[in-house]
Amino acid sequence: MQASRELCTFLRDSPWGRTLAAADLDLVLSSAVERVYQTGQSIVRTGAEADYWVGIMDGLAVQKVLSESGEQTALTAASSGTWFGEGTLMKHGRWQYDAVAQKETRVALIPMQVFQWLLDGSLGFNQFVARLLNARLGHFMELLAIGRLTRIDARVAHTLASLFDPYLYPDRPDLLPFSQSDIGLLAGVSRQRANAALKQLEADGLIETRRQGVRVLDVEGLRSR
DNA sequence: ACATTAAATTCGA
DNA sequence: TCGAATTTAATGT
Repeated sequence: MQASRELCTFLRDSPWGRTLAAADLDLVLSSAVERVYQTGQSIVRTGAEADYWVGIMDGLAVQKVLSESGEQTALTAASSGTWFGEGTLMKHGRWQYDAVAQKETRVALIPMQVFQWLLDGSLGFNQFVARLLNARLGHFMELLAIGRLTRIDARVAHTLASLFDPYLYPDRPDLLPFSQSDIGLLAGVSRQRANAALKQLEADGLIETRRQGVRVLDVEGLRSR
């Protein structure tokens, strides 16, 4: 099946796509699949074999883990331009989390064999993946540090700032489309407490809250909380 | 936990 | 197809 025009453009203009040799790019374009998920649908499921590398074309997905008692917590989010799954693919493993669409989300899927082929043969692709892994490592180290902050406002502030990492979220929208309960999930605090923290951060001029969204005005201000 | 308000959906013209 | 009415979801306290 031939990829749609939009999908081709997305792949060709992606930071790694533009480094590829013509033959490799052709392989990517002819093997990539585009898929649309509705709100609440899972793009990947815990325990399933990972056989695709996933890029968000449009929309938003949150990566969640479920505890045995059925409680869930969100690890991180992926918005348009974000690629994920490389770690699991390189291990030939199973997904360790669910990636759930938070709104209608369009994704590009690169088959594992093609991912592997690029990893084996393309320097540019390797450089992209190395940087991505490094950015993610930094991201999770930051999350670990955030988890140890006792002040709830600071936790929420850092969580919001982490969603603004330019490498992990290339096309970060200025309005993060998260409800207050989503932010609670991501920051590991209750919805009520997230509400109070957001009000405080807004009063300090660091963010602007909307229904269903938060606009970040001062990332550095959030980080220095 | 409850009251309020905004958004989404249904229904009647 | 428009807008009022009703339901549902997010927010504020």
